[in-house]
Amino acid sequence: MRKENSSNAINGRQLRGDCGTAYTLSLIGGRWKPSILWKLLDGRLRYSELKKAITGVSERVLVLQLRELESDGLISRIVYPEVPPRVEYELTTLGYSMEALLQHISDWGAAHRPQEEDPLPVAVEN
Amino acid sequence: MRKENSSNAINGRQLRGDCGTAYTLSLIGGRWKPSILWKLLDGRLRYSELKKAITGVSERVLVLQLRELESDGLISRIVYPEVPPRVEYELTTLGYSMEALLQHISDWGAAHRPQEEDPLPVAVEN
DNA sequence: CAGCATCCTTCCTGATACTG
DNA sequence: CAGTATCAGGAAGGATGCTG
Repeated sequence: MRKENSSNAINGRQLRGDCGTAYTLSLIGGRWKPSILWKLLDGRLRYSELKKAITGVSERVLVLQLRELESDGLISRIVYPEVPPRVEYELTTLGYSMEALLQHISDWGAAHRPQEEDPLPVAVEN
Repeated sequence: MRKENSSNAINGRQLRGDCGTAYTLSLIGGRWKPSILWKLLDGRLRYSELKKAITGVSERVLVLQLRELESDGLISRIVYPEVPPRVEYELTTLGYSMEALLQHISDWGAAHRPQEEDPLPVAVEN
């Protein structure tokens, strides 16, 4: 039972309506969503492949985030009527339209995050 | 009392270490952070101005998010030793380096979010 | 295989009152 | 003015067992 008129929800909706930034972040804001999108950029994957590729995510959460991505129109869910069941996930056109944005976000992070220590084992003489 | 080795925290740290995407999102992921950064792009603002400019945020949360932005190096906090007190917040170089990224995120959202005429499902949850 | 259902924990956010 | 303290609620994420 969700409280649809909690201040929290109201604030959320308002922000999302306000600017595109909040809307975009609400789509990729889930903890695992970037990872999922990232994997799917290389092509469609089935559920078990995703689960294996994204280490640490529980089934419940993975399914939840997939469902959200689906209802937000970023991915599509393809069910094969077979036994045993087989489901594949694929980016939609909208999903692929995020590629440049994801790349941008990733690049910024890679460029600006504090690197604790260069993990490069190669001796860089300078 | 924080659980530093909960699965939750471990996953968070791991993701942040993994790719730049998660790191970037952890910086701007707070609900109000994009708004704060957005306002500060126009120049430094003092606390009360921010509070007024960002409607709906409570003092506690505003301060928390400001502190996080500060410790992440995106903004700097300038205290004037006066009576009455006076504090201003300003983007750092790192903060300003996000401008293009924020614009990109905002643009994507503005371009792709469902329009009013297409009434989006109003959180059907029963 | 691809998931649901259930229960639980943690984290995030907020309201309100008070202070240097 | 610019916060802090306290109390609270809800949302997100997680562990585990079970099913078509």
